[in-house]
Amino acid sequence: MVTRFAPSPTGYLHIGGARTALFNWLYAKHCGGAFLLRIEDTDRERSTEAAVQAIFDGLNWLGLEADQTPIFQFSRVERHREAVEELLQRGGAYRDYMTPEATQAERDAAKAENRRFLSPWRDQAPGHDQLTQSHVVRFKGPIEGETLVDDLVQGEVRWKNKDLDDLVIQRSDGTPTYNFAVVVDDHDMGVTHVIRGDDHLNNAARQTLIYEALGWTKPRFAHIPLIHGPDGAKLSKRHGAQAVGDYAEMGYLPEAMRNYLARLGWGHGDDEIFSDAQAIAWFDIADVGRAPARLDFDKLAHVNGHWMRLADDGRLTELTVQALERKGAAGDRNETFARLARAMPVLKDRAKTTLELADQAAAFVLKQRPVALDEKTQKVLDPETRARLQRLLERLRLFNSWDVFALETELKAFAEDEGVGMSKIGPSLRGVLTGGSPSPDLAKTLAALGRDETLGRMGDALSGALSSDA
RNA sequence: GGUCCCUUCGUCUAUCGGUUAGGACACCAGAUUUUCAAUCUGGGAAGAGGGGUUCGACUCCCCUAGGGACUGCCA
Repeated sequence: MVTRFAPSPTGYLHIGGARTALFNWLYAKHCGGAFLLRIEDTDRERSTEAAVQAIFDGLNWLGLEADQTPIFQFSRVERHREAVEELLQRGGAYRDYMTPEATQAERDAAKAENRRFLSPWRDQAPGHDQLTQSHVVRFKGPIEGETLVDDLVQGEVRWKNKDLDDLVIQRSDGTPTYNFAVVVDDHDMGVTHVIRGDDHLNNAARQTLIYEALGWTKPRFAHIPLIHGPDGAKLSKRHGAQAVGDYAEMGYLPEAMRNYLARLGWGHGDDEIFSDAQAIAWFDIADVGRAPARLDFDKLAHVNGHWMRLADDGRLTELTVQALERKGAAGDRNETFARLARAMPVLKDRAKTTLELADQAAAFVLKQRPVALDEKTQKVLDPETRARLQRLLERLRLFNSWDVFALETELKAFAEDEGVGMSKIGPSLRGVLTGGSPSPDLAKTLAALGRDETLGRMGDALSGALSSDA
């Protein structure tokens, strides 16, 4: 059992392509088969080295590793020519000497008359003077009967053969076209299941005919619906993120991406959050839906939040530092890393992306002393409150168990000793610690900042050395 | 124009002829509360329309409407 992902390197790895790759990967793993990667670079004009790299990078980030060395389609042109020759000999193809202009004219005429495009060379041997002329090779498709594709997702789909034109399989420059190269490569690579976007459903009919003409065993086809943008329209630039690399930068985790993408067009009962192992155990291509799905960033964020809470703190810290660096807000890397690492256990529960983590961190953890206090905080710091915070500061200076639970108990004890509720302490304490920004529960905020920073920030505010928003 | 595909809450989906049509995200309300979140509880929310088939259709068939893909010497 062999599946493959076969993108053309003409741009970044599209989110739709990523899901196609994921489905191929999942199904191969599910069946204990192999997942292969083939770069379809026969269009020399549009294929680029950068795009090839972008595809590799995207797949690596998503964790969808191919089980064999990737194959570059262009490196196989000799084999493709050989196959064209074989088909020619079998009488399943013919050389077409029509000029591009004449071809276009015939195509237009056929379209206008609502009939099949036919080249006069289909049933005509070339004269001696033509043999050296530039020409293409066309597939000689049947005119009668129908072609059936028994698709794993779409079911049985039929075409009347008269509606299927004789497609070019080899260009005048000797290179193979997509529909032919795909058949040859899938056959040679032993691909048993072709899982791809349903924009290829029509091609499946043409490819089926080629398999039959060559006498080769056909793979099973599975055409999965395309992914649409949040507005239901085709995915486009205006939706912002299209490349999987964009999702990495937006702060999503690859495991969350796999989880979310798997749920787009596929489901397993009421299961929403599941591991790779579960996805592999449950995934069946036959359970994939036939309607296109829209991207829902809220749900992606929710799934991502779940996986973030399970993620390793060190890893999240590194990702957050990277996000800060992209914003140019990282400061000294070592110090930033150390501060974030201490705060991470507290921060990770509150964020849905590492980008949010970075924002929260910048909002209070990473602020430099002395922290500027906002108007609201300054207002709340009347003499009585200052005196109380001063007493708290004295008390915390003598307090050594700097963990969330102990701090919480200590704060409550302090409030009790003062004979006031937490509402008399909370706003001002938070204010001097964060400058007024929202932050986690007080004990957590103290723990996240650490002892020295907490005492330092309190001292700064109470010394009265600063009072403006500088 | 032609060929082909699609259509359950706002969104992702479950249902594979008999259910009060289930879950999740989002939304609303309540609980909690020192801020903002998170969390917990509850709530509103769906079978595109019309014909059939059947004792019985979201489920099967047909038509209509609305989306989409393809229609290249691109993939």
